[in-house]
Amino acid sequence: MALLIQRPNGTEDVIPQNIHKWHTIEKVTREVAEKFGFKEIRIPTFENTNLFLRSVGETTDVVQKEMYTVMAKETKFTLRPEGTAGTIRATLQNGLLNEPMPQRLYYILPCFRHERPQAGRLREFHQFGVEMIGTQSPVADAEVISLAKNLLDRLELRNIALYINSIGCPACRAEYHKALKAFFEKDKDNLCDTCLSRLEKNPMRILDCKSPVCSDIAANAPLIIDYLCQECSDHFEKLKSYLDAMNIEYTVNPKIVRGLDYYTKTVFEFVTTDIGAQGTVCGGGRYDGLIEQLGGPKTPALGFAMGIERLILTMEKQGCAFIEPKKCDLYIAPMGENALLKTLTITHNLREEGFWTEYDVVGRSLKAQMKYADKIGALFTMVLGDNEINDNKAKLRNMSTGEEIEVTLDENFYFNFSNIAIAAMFKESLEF
RNA sequence: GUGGAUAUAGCGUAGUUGGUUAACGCGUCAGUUUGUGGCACUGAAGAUCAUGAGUUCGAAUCUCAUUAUCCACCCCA
Repeated sequence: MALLIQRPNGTEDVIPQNIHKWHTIEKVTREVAEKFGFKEIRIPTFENTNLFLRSVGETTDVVQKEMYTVMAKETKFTLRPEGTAGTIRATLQNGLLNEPMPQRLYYILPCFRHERPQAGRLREFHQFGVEMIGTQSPVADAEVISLAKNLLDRLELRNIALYINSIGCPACRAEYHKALKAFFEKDKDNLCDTCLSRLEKNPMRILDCKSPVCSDIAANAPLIIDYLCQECSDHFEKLKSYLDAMNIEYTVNPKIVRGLDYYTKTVFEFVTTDIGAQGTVCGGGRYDGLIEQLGGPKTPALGFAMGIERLILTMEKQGCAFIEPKKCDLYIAPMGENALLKTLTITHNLREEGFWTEYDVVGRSLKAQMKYADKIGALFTMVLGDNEINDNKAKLRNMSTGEEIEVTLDENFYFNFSNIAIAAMFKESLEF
């Protein structure tokens, strides 16, 4: 269609037919997060650009070429490309570090990155994220990973592999960089162009390169795990033992290199192959230096983010169940003005009782009304005409069985209807 | 930012070597008389064939450009 103005590239509309999928994710994530003691935080959609420069890192792709930045009255603002930076900023600014430690925070929010859209990648996407602030213990790492795992299980997702790695602290990483550089220096002439530039800036990225030549060379590259200092190494070993104890399967993947600069020690990803090339459904890790870097006290922390659109894609692909959308409880078809007046009263009272109640607001024929009631999936219908008004009695029709039940249109109606509706729903779920 | 593919009613498609009012299914709305849905039948609304140029007597169909979408690279959720 030649619509005058279309939605921006890489954005999505969620129409009513699909909203229950989002409600499912939102409900389950909230429940799981709160079960683990996490509290929701809400932060602005845009932040001072410097926040992301300082946290995500000036050399990262996210900052260099993917941020939506505007200049407003001499200040640069950026639509958040991820949730951690703003969340940490908010904890510092609101003095949350003075609350009982560790702070456990979660959020569900839109993020923005200017990339070329593809399967599982949007310019506006939504993250469910979790941050645990104020603990350096490896149990915290295990706790956060198990939260993610718990959530994926609750959504009934399958075939999602957990990869973990440690990228060390600044001290051991510096050692490792030296060793890596020396290693790739030998094959300098064979590396692809991007990797050549990575050699100087961030040699760890070469490990991630998909080019067959580079990955061939990288196959024998030194591994960060062999360069970890005692503390980082102990941390990683303990994490593994805790994951074992919790029966969480994982694979140590020394090639996981997260693309945000703030990560230290533990990094992890949950990856599926079911939704195309962008299969990372959850990514996270520890960021022990970030809070200090943003001007706060030296405080260890960690977290992860999940891509909600990717979760939904995977659930659709795997045929996972979503929460059933609610149905209309009662549709009333009034015939004539008297009946309409009665309908208005009944509808009002039923809604007070919590029932989804509808009636004709178009002026359609009875038959058309019945069709409409059928289409919206109404559980019951009730026709009101002069006969019913005079007798003070009407028939409730169960739309799935066709069975009709006579009810009186007095004060008892609401109580009776509620019993009938509950009985019908109970019966239906039994049959199911 | 770089490739490749695609663009016909709300959705899914047909449209054969360019030839009169662009077709079909689903969906929407209305009807098939008397106060009742699901089935069936009938009818209606809904498309300047993504946009703009060009070739031609004539273009949804050929050419070019633009835009958008999809997939992949890259990167990440």
